[in-house]
Amino acid sequence: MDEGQGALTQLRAFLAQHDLKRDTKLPPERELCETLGVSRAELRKALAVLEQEKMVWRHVGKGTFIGARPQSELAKISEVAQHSNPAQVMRARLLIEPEIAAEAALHATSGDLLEMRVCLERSRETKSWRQYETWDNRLHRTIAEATHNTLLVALFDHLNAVRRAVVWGRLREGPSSPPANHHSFDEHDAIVSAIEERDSASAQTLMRKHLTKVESGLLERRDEPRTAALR
Amino acid sequence: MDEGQGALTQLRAFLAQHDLKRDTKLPPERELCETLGVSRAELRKALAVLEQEKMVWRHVGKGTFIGARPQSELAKISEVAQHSNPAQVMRARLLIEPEIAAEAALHATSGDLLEMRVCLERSRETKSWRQYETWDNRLHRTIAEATHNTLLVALFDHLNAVRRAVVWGRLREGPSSPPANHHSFDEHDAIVSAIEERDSASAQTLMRKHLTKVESGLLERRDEPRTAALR
DNA sequence: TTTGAAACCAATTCTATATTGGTATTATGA
DNA sequence: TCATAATACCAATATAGAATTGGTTTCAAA
Repeated sequence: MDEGQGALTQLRAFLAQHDLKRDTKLPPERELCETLGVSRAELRKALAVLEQEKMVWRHVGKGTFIGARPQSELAKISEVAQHSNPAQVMRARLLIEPEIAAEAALHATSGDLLEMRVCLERSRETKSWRQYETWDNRLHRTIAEATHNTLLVALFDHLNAVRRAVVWGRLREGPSSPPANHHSFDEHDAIVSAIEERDSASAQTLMRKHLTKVESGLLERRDEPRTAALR
Repeated sequence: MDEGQGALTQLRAFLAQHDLKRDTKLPPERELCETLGVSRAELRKALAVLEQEKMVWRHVGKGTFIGARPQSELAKISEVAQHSNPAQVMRARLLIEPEIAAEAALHATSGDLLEMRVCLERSRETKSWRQYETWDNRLHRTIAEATHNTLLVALFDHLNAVRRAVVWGRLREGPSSPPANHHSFDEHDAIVSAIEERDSASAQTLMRKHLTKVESGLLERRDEPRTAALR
């Protein structure tokens, strides 16, 4: 009879026989076409149909598997960055980091506090924006680590990686260093103090205010050329 | 003189001589200790100091590198999952998802709302926990998409991937389906309604309550064998 | 012209070996 | 006797090469 559809029906029967558990790897094409007694070209046509129906998925070097193709791997940083803008990144920080600060206040150890204090000192001593941002970064990450929640740290790193990708090449310029009365200094101090006092609510609020101020600083600088920095 | 510090000073000199570009791989310990004419134990003590100072970082099988350990290399899901437990994952959800819900209330389009309603309907019609969780997942992701912030969606996906990795193999069993009066149904309805009414604060609060209830459900099931599920 | 068999391609996996930081054990020397 | 160096061993990683596998081309036969 219908020779053209023969391979397809045989293949469907084959799949019905074997347990159709998802992610099951079925035999390589070269075997399967012999088993079913059809040519490889014909088998591949049938497989193409099943793939269209999302009954199976294939990949070179891996094989053919039952079920829908596993959802795309974790979107890559650069890809996310390309579909984001500084405002969105800032918004995400504003939602996430205050929560992290609040959680840090609940779980920070004396060791965490010590490291935060070191970051505060170092950031005040820096002689360039470049150095300042290094210590600022480390402070924020130490706060994340102070949650003692691996997942939260991972999410913070993800957020941070995207942020850096978005503002890539927008670093502050010139040999100038942060002025001694830079608003971030006192704000950082206040945040760390709140964490030290286990004042979760204050840590959250202070972090939110800090980021808001950073954001407004960004907007003010919008007109100045090549001076934007997200912090 | 101070033999104990000899290796350390020599090592610092070695680093000073060679270009101190970040991520430069320096010779393996077995070579380096011969070059510097010190024992490997002594060299390792010196390297430990430098690592403490975050001047270098080391890893078995890779080598020793100059600079701070790259926290990037976006920690792999499985790795994060291995260092997390269900309680930590739940905690992270409790901090992040309510914020996302609040943001969704500010930016959701009618299209987003429509898709949420579809998820609500489908989840009520499911005939197995497996199916229910599929639609529940989709609802939560739709809420994340409704923020129209690519970064937030990426963070949500990250969180979700880790969650699934942690509860791997803990899926609910049996052919039983969610009871019609399952608390999540009404809670989901309320959340979507709040988003629809652009009530950001309510969306946030309702999501927090929802997740809290899910968490308590988890704890209740703790004693029952093989029935834990994070939702 | 179509069909099927074979060859070829590129992505992936598999296998075995070599490196490398970390650790335990043994030998050496003061 | 004890600290230190030398050695051996371990587990994680890297590396190289062969084998596997889906995708594509070639070519001969019907």
